[in-house]
Amino acid sequence: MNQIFLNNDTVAVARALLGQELTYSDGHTQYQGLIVETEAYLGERDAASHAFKGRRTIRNEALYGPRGSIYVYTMRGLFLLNFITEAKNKPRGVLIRGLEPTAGLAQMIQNRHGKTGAELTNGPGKLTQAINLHTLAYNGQQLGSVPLNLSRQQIQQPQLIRALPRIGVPNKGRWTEANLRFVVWGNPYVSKMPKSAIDWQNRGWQNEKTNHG
DNA sequence: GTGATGATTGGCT
DNA sequence: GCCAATCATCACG
Repeated sequence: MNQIFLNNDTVAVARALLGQELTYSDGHTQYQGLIVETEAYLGERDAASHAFKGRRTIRNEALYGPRGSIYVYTMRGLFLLNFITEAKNKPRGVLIRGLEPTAGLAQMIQNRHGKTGAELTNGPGKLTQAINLHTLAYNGQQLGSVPLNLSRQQIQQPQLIRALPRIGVPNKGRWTEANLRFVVWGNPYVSKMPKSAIDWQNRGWQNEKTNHG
């Protein structure tokens, strides 16, 4: 299993995932992208979590799986991708909210019906559509035991990680306010990144080496 | 470029 | 029936 998940701390995992490369093959195209935005969901006590107050159903069962396993759920016909971050029966995880594409770009544009640039992958439902991940079959499986995986090493190092409130969590008091969303500051594939803050040169990474166009 | 709104699928009460 | 860890689109200015 990837070393990241040995942190035993959901927030630490959410931060450590930034700059990691996600890889997925749909059997036709190999898709890759750097993770630029994540959200932490802290289990039974977190009013925004699907496991709030210990709720456990067939639908969210994969949230109770072991660290490093996959939790996918649908919402309004979209698929949202999460990784489980702590021990079995501790329903905590990280939602992947933004990707900077590094492979499979042309097919992503097609999957997204001609959308380009940040609109390709700057949202949790958008990125799964871009990489053609539309199945619940990986639920409960370990990353790497299926065609979905993380690169072994950190590919890029963020210059600055900012912690901000999560998106789509209204009327939940301190859980609405909590800074549990983590972003690579300046990266254009982050939801609602102010245009004035976008770093067009390095996209928020240290020592940018490659140019993806 | 920001904010409001309608679309729309499936799970749960 | 209701509501959701969303998205696309359309008014603005």
